[in-house]
Amino acid sequence: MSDSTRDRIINVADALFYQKGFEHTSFSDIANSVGISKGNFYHHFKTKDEILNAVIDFRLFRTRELLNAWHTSEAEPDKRIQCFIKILITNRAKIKLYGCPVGTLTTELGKLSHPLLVDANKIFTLFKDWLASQFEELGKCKSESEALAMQLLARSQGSATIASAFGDEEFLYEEVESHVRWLNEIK
Amino acid sequence: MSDSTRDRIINVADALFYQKGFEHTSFSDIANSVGISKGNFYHHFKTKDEILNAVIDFRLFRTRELLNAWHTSEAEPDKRIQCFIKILITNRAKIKLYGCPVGTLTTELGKLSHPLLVDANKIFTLFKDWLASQFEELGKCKSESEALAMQLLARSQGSATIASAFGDEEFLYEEVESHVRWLNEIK
DNA sequence: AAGATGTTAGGATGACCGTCCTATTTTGTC
DNA sequence: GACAAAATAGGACGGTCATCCTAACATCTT
Repeated sequence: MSDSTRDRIINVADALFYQKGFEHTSFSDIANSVGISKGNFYHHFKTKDEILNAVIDFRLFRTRELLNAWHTSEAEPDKRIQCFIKILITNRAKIKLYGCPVGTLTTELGKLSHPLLVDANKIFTLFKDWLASQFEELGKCKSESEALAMQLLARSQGSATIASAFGDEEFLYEEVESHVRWLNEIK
Repeated sequence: MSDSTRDRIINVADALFYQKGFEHTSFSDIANSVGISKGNFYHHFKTKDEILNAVIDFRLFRTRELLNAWHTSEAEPDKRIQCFIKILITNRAKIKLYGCPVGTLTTELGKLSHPLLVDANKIFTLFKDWLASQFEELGKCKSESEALAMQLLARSQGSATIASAFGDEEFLYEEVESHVRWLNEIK
């Protein structure tokens, strides 16, 4: 991502939406954090939904890149699934503070009945479909692969929520161990 | 709970905080929904934090009642744990729409850096300690019981979040089945 | 019945927010 | 270098919100 003003806005908004939530983040918050005026901000994004839309697109892009990276760095599907499981550890510090960026955004947009909820959910679907395809490569049938992908998504979500609620980073390590054991049992 | 104005306010606020989130619910929202004036509302609760505090206390009270009910209706600790597991089914319709009331509130208050986050987390602790004591009755040592309680909390949280994100009520049934199987394996 | 206390209504206030507008500066093009 | 286009600044606007105030009404006590 370049350092154009537009991209800097998206980067800052991405972080603030994660840390403070979408509704609790104001235009001024973002503009101040980027170091630009409100007028300049408005030149790039006319409405709050526009910036939210850009952030979601950015997250979708980053997620695809992440999945591609795992796909090329790991040859075996179970190793790839382990990459997913271990993001809880990679991002443990932020998860402890702010929970899972995907889960917390979709939950908030759901309560706001926000029209862009549909798009935010695409990030979940991206992970789900990718996980399902890995389980298929492991030899599972299509329907079971779907179910296993949903299960693993749910487990990761729960680990993040509870680690955040109890401010317990260590819990994430225990959960990752448990998820890896689960993976080894079913494969 | 009686039908005094104060109690009616708490009931409505409880529901609205769950459905729309704390920040997205205004004084007017609550007053209108109860059918009283803003001035009347103010007579009972001076600040938004005061009503949030009352709602949290109410939820703590209701949670204690729920746990006591399970304690008296079920003689065996594993049956009691099953009661906890099955709230996902009991509340499936609302969970699909709004997620878990405990998890979504603590997540939101966390992002707001709200001083009452500490109190909201007590609801989680209530469930955790109660679950841990049930696992102890099952014969587990104290530290393992704590760990199992956290695991089960996390699993339930994850199931609720994913069911809500995908609008998938059926998923809750599959998850409850899976959690019950897990319980039977470890006991 | 009368005064005191609790309850309700409805509007005022000041702050903040999303949005919009205008003027100025910078950048790019020929 | 001149001109168009893009970028930036800063403030205006209408709305909503939490909070507060005052007055009217109801209930209770004696």
